[in-house]
Amino acid sequence: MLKLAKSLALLVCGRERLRFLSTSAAAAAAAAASANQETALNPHTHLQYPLDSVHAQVTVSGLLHNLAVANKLLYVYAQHRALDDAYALFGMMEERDAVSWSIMVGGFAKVGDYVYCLRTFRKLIRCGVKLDNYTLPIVLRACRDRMDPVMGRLVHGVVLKSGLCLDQCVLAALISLYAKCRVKNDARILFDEMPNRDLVTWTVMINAYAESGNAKESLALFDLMRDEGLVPDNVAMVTIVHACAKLGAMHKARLVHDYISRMGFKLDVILGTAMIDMYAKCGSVDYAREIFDRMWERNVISWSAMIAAYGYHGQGKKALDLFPMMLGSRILPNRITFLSLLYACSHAGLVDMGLELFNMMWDEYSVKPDVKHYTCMVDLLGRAGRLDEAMNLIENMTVKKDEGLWGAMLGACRIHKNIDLAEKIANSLLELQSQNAGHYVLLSNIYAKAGRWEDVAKIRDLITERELKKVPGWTCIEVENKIYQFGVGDKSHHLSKEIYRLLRSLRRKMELAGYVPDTNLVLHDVDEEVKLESLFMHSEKLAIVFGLIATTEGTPIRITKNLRVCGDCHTFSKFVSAITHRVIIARDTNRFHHFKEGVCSCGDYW
DNA sequence: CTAGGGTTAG
Repeated sequence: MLKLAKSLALLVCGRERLRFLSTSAAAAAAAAASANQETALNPHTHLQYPLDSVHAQVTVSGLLHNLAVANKLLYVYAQHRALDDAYALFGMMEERDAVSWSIMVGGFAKVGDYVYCLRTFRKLIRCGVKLDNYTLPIVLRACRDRMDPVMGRLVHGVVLKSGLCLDQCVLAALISLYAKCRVKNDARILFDEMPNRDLVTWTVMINAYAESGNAKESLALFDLMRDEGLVPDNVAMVTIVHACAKLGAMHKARLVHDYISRMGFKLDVILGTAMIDMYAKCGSVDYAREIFDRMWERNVISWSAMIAAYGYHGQGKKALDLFPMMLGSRILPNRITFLSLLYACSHAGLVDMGLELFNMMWDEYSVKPDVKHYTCMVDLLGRAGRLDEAMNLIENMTVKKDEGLWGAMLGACRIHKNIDLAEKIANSLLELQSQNAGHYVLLSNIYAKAGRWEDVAKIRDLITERELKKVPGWTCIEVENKIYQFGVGDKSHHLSKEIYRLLRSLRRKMELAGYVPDTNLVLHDVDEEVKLESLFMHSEKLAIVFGLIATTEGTPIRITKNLRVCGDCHTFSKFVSAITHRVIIARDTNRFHHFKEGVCSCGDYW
């Protein structure tokens, strides 16, 4: 290496030698950089000896006058995140072309310095450099990662005015930007107008649908893409696997897995991790674990995904067992790993283990707990009835408190019927201008129980004043490869009559067995009779009963998604599984419940 | 010489 650098300096800048030099200088620089990766990969250290020496030699021999050499060196600095050095070099260059600018813009984007990335782009325009299809994708991506559709649109406008003929890369970047920033229509219009869409463009669009909650459409688009003769690659498969995870449809998951095996896709870290997540979210931790065991390379994300999977399936012990194994394979935990571990503790009721981990994360792994970690702890302590400790934690924390944190505390108060504390908490929530109508309903019920009718009225006024609407709950269920969605009081299903008939008879049986309905979360401004009726129209109950009707004995009833789960439905599920001997696998927003013969594997822990 | 799509948590 040193030899090469020395020989560079010895060479005189003969015109005929320049071409040779530009490539060998580049090669030398690249070799130097890779020889010194430890330093090079740290964005905040300057590149030390080898690369600097190349730079010095190149400067001495006057080679920086050659644009191609300078650009190449610039690129090597940028690639290795040595932006200070790159910037210095950029400033020293006598001549800069579109490539030089592009490298700088890309360099800033690479280290995540979007402010400088965009600033450099603006300067580029002001300097009259002609826009090209290389710089634009970088800038658009920066806008996307900053979730800045306004800037993105601005850039889009500039591009249109420049009259540049956009290629696949720019269009894909634009679509990705609009899709991620929830301007989905614009994304779709661009997509539809594209003359020949390649794999990347399709992948972006498929991902856009999955991300915006329309996983069904995303899978349909995948089939359409294959109809057009495009062959998916690993990245495309990851998005499809991700879509299946979002959908929670086990049947689809199996099909996709089958396709992956048949086509011989390599189970790389990302695809493997996505598959772990997919199986876990489709209700089978065991399949998830199978994938996990088969992967030959695992990163923090893979481990965290597996830990989280055990966590929301209520198998806290198995989740915790993975932690030492992970450390054993020399993978360091991050904040999400700890979040998953704490969730696992919370879902399984492992209070002391949770406390231990919580203390450990900062002391031993320098991972600073944020609100989410605190929320987990509050949930964990709160459910266990240790309200004082939970409150203590809240009062002594230094990070900013948010709605979710108070919500967890309020939930704990509700479980343990601590009305005084609940009122205090609820007021903190109201001060935060909470948009969650559930909190208001809860507070109103607390007042109603205490007979404080004036306060009940006040809360109701507040709900109208702040224009809060209770988001209607809905539930998805998978039956024979199809996903059905039910809303509250849904009567649109063709088996509706039967569903309601069976529901009525189940309710009678439950009441005979001594069931007392839990109307706690229904607003107290309607009379008792109406409240009961509305309770028996909850989407979860409709979905489960539909599952009973539409599937055969032996197949599990799969609730793939459930928004705004209520405790009474939990009781209902247990009852149904007890008298029908059917397994109900239910997924609410962040946990699974396997009801078997009336027992719930997540414990009766909520 | 420089460019677009992918995994955990919320």
